[in-house]
Amino acid sequence: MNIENAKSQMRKGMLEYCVLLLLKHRPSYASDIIQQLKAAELLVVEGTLYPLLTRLKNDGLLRYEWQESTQGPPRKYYALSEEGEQFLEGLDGAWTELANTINYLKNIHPKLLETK
Amino acid sequence: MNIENAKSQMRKGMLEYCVLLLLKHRPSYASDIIQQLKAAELLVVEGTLYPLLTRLKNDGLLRYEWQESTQGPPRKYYALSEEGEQFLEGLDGAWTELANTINYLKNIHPKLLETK
DNA sequence: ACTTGGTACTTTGTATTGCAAGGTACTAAT
DNA sequence: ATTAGTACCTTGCAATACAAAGTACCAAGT
Repeated sequence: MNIENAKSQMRKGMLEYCVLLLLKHRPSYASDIIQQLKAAELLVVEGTLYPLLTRLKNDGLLRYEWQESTQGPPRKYYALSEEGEQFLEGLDGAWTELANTINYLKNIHPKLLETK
Repeated sequence: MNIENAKSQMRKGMLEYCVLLLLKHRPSYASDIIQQLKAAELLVVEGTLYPLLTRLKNDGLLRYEWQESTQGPPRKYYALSEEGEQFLEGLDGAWTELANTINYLKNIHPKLLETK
């Protein structure tokens, strides 16, 4: 068991949330998203992101349009659909709940910890 | 796509962290853990928890001992091992990082949101 | 024209893990 | 003996992160 695997597991599900947050901010294409997430210290690879984007699109949460690039092949710019915005609000709620739960669990035993 | 599935995905990996947090607080047996997590608004079922506990034990992060119960069959009380405590510290770091990332992503576009 | 390098999108196979459902076993009360 | 309550365990399935390999477009150099 290593900590890297645990981190990877933690990212599961969060990635979807993070990508939607980014796209709410600004429509982007895959490689761009990867760069932005890296800037936020969240490492994602292509093999993870492309299937995720396709899934979100098939679920009606995203739409995309091709745009020419001045250098290189055209890019698929993804953006949130109406439904995607609503879904994101649901995820905001889920995130808040989860964060509250963890903070609660972290703080039920402060005295025991301070002795360390 | 429904929000329940998304929530479930968010819990992935977090569960491991939550269980270790609980066990650091106090050694517990499975049904007890489920009750405590329910109190923290995190719903977990047996089919999820038992394999998780077994895995953590096999990885050397937990140990357990049987204890008689005044009512019903004996209980398997799990507690953190030395290694488990170290691992938990690693998870604390991972959680903090992840929470920072999400908060960062949530706050890169406050102006756009306020117009809603 | 052809090759090379850069960028971008896609697919396949594998491992992990949450969960529903069903099963086993011990205890105590009827 | 039977039933109810508690506790532990296993099997099969679905979702998904990731590594790795593949496809395609474009521009610059030869």
